[in-house]
Amino acid sequence: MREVRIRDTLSGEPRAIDPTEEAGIYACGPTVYSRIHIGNARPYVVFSLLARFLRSEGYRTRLVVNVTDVNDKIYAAAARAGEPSAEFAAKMTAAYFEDTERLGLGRPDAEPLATETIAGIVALIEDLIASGHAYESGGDVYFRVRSFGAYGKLSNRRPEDMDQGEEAGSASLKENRLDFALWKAHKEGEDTHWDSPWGPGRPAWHIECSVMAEQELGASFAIHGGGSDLVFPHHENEIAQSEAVGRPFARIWMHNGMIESDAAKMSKSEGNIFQLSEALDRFGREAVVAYLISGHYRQPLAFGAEQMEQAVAQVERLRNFFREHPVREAGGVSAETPSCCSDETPPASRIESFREALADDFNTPRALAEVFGLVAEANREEVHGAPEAVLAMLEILGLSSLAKEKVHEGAAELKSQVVVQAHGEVLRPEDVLLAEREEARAARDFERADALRDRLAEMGWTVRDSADGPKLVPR
RNA sequence: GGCGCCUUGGCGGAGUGGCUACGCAGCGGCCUGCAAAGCCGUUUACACCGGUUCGAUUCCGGUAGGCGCCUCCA
Repeated sequence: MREVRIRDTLSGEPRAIDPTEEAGIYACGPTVYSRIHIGNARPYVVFSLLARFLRSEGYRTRLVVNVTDVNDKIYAAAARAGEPSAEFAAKMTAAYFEDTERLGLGRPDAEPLATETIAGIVALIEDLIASGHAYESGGDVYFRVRSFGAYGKLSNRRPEDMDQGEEAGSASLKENRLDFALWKAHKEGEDTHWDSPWGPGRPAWHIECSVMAEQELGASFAIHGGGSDLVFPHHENEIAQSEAVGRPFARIWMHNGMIESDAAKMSKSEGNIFQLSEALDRFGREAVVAYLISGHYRQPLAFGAEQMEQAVAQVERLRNFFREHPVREAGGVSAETPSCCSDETPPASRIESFREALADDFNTPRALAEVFGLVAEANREEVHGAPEAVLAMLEILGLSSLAKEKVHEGAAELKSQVVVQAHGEVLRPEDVLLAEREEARAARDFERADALRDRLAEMGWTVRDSADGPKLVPR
């Protein structure tokens, strides 16, 4: 187990994850008012892989990613769709599960819903009111920002410095314009609501995370994460809600940068979004994952057709490597070092550098460079244990499927369509064509051989001639 | 206006006080019947101006430009 350091937003410094305690990670998930885009997928991938890495290092790890399924935007979107909001939210939650499932990184250990946390939310608000940090006003409940001296510590801003512009609405129920809502009274047209000590209503935005994090991970936990756009006000307010009543909160704050499209943050309001499901359809899960880890998690990452094509090519290079260098030993996440090799061998030192890069503020591009470094080395000349080592590294990055030949989409169909019997053997049509091409090549009838290769290409196969004979590779 | 981040070769993107990141693309070559894959080579990368230093892309100061948050947002 090595020391894993993460840059903490609050202190601005790298902080080691305490190996003696459970590494509880709470990452803010989506508000489900539409299907998620690539930008929303970044934290999902980053925190899933971080959890995977920590486990492989021997940390006791628990990853929690919430779903916020009650919110103003959900009411609005449901109304537009002409559906009850609860039904709409459930549908969008299912779509979110489905989309992220396709990333092939498994599920978080817990995925709590805001709507199933109402009791805890009400209890926390009651505590806040009892301790003077919150107040009821016209059925709403607000957090009294001035009662919490540390307010602003995460986003490094002082309440008095904050924009003094006037509120949009005239009749505010707040004591102070900086105060934020914990509970909102039921309004006309909001069809999902709960009873509370302050009348019917529903939780405001930030409170659910304070409660879900504590319910799932306890009062103090290792890492609280999310997109950098959540630093203020979301995470700042979470700190206020939890710490005002003396509940210690996250020890490390970890924020990922934004995906940028056309040099601007990808966001639903900008309209420059690219849906995750579409990216998965078009480029495949490996390319999407490879793309998302191609930059350091804290930096913004450019998105575009060219970037995705690069990721596709990158992933194809890894597939080609495994085609030429099949894995012999069973590898796995826990494979520290392939048993075959001493510490000084290239595979072992690559794995070491790879893990060191991830331990150093989860530097995935540096880790990826180690993978490609070993691939290039082993492509040059046979390196004992290289395929196993590459696989072990890719396992941690969620890309181990690259070691297996991708299932050719047309193959199953073709197979069922035509089965050719030859010498009692069952041959696939493409195998027959390939054999015919070999005959043509032997007869130096290259025109015919090339025609057969074209035919195979139409069927979705690339032919690769090698010293061991021709190979069929799915395109 | 406040707070923070960034500016690296055609593109994406790491990193370092003096040593090839890595990937993609281009060009030339090897291999090949031709391809594909792979390999080798290749286009003197660090926004600009000062300073510190034996030496700065890498530290300090400034200039210009870009981005994020300050309102919903991963």
